Amino acid sequence: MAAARDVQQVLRGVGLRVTRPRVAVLTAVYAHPHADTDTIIGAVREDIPEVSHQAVYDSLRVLTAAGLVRRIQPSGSLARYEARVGDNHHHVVCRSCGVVEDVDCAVGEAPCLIASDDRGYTIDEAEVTFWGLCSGCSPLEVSERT
Amino acid sequence: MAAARDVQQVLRGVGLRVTRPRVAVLTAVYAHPHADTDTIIGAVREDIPEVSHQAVYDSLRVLTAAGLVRRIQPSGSLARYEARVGDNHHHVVCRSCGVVEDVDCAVGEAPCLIASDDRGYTIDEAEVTFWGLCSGCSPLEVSERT
DNA sequence: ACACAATCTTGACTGATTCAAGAAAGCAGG
DNA sequence: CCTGCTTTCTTGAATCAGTCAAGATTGTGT
Repeated sequence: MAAARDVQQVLRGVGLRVTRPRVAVLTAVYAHPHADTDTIIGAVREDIPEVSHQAVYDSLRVLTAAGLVRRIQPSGSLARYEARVGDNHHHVVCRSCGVVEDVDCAVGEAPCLIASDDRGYTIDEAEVTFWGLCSGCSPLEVSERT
Repeated sequence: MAAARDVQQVLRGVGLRVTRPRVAVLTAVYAHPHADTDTIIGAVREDIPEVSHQAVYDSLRVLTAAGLVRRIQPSGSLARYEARVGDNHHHVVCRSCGVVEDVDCAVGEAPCLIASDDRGYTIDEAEVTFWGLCSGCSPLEVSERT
């Protein structure tokens, strides 16, 4: 947790100014993978109680643009952020409780970046989301909600 | 385009009442794959000028629940709907113009339903989105926006 | 054709995210 | 270390897709 220094290095490394909100936001994203914006705002406010939500939104946008965090937004959910970038992993989302977890690429390393027919697109990312029920929400037997 | 009859059959087939809005909405989704809700409302109003947006939202929800249409929502975009369901195809989204197109599953038939480690989840769907630039937006050379 | 239940209309509301203007803070040069 | 310019943050309002609710209308089985 002596990461404050590291976080500053990381920010400078991508050419961003080091500000208290940015450090706190990036730290919060590291500490709370898959957290939605509200959770991140809450976490940041434990460090800097009077940050504006605007500063958090702005920091998240900047960090996303810089490639330090990734924004994921499963259908019907709020935007969530994670700091694990560049390793092409994917997500499982529980339809019931909304929890998001990481899963490694099913196919291996890069193959899932390739569509069978790219239709002339220059593809730079493949985003895979598995939908289902987590072990906690999954009933022992498949039953409708009665 | 003599599909009005067929659409009615389809609706009845899944146990839904046949209403003008539903027929129009389903027809619109067939006619405009990947259209957002506003576009669908517009298309429906060519048939029934005075439909409420509420009826369209409601129809879309019901049709989605019945499995007749699929809702897709790429990060940062509005909800879009398509009528091609059950064949496990995926999408390419252009980061520049936002266009969505279908691509067949890169891996084959069902394999992409399987994560390398399912973490105890009961997975029922795998959603794959390829991000990139379409041929129209793709510059001949990779250049930053100056 | 009737009656019940589902569906649609109207209109207000929510809540995440964005916009805008001015104040404050970070960074580079002296 | 201090100055000045630029970026970033604060405050407060606005936007906009989507939802909620109450009452009117329509679809379906009998």
